[in-house]
Amino acid sequence: MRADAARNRRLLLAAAADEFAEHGLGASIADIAKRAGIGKGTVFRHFATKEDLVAAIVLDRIEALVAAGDRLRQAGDAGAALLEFMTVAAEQRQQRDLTFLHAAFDGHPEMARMHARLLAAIDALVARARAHGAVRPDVTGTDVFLLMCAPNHVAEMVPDAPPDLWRRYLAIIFDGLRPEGAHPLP
Amino acid sequence: MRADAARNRRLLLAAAADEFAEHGLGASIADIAKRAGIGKGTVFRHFATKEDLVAAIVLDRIEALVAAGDRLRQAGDAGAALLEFMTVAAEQRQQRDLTFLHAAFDGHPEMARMHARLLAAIDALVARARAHGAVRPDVTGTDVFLLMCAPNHVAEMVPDAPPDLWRRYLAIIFDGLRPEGAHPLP
DNA sequence: GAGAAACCGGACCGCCCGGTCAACTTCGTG
DNA sequence: CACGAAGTTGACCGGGCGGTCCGGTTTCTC
Repeated sequence: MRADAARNRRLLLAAAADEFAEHGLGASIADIAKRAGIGKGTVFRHFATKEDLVAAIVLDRIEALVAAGDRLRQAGDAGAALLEFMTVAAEQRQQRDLTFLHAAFDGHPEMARMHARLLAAIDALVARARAHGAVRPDVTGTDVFLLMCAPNHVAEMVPDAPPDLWRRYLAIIFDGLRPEGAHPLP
Repeated sequence: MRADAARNRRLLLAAAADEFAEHGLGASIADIAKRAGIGKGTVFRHFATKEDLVAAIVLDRIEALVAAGDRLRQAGDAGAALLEFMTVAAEQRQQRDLTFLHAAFDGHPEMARMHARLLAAIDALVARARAHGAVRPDVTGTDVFLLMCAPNHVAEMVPDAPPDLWRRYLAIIFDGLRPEGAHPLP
């Protein structure tokens, strides 16, 4: 890859992430190109279709989460490690909310593979926390995978929220995961 | 209002709700009109703009929730009443997920008024539950207002989920609201 | 430094969207 | 039953979208 092409690719991915975060999936390629300071045709040279562009962004983000999960697996306190993982995920999402992108094109083959890797990382974290009695025995990795998205989603619904409102709801949800006072699940 | 106009209005609202639930906010007026069995022009006779159509649908749904809240306020067990309210809200959303509509045009004046009424109804429910020690003391009506949307949102992320998966996450979240084993909130 | 290959840009295409309008149909009243 | 008002319709408009394409430019290699 030529040097200018590599530079433009970086600019493009960053601009696209910003634009998607601001305007949702409806952000137009033309606006993304303008923001990156490149022509519209260049966008389609790097990514044949809008879907491919989205996939590239999402893949990067999931990869970062997998890396955090792998790192946290060696932490001392199993319960604290799980909470820390959910915090990292929420912080990533708080910075730029791109969750709707994850859901938009879940047919993409590479994305399915990456999702599986993420789920495996979370499973390991949860299994260890469960073994240490840090979370209730009936909670699964899938539960955490799903619930880790909820605090931001909830906090985003209030218009002029303080930027760390999600911490409040992460705390409530994590309390629901704890073994103390847990009621049986349906 | 003439009889045929009233009939078409009902057909239109039902068709629009279905179409939005299936295709998101991007559902086209033309498709909605076709589904309702009426012409496109007729849609704009009843609602001057797409936004007005959305608002009419959302208003109906919130009103139903407010009614449920008022009814439950006289129930025997305060804690069970709150859980029941959250269950009703989740069931409504499970049938047709239109939450994105609530968020889409929150500038609408009537919608703001209706949101306030809903929040008041929830506040009353939560205050009573708190007084009975059924929920932790630091939980507010706003918390419940925000969290009641989470179980469905979470359950929808898994593609081939059983239709009542949300009950699992409602149970977990409600456990997080209980006073037993609650950790202090940030 | 020169030629080839890779890259860039923006005019262009076909499509679909929300919204308008004027001709036509239906309703309900006296 | 007749007539005006209310309602309906689908062709039509301007605009924005994703994606294409080719003439001109930049970068790399020898």
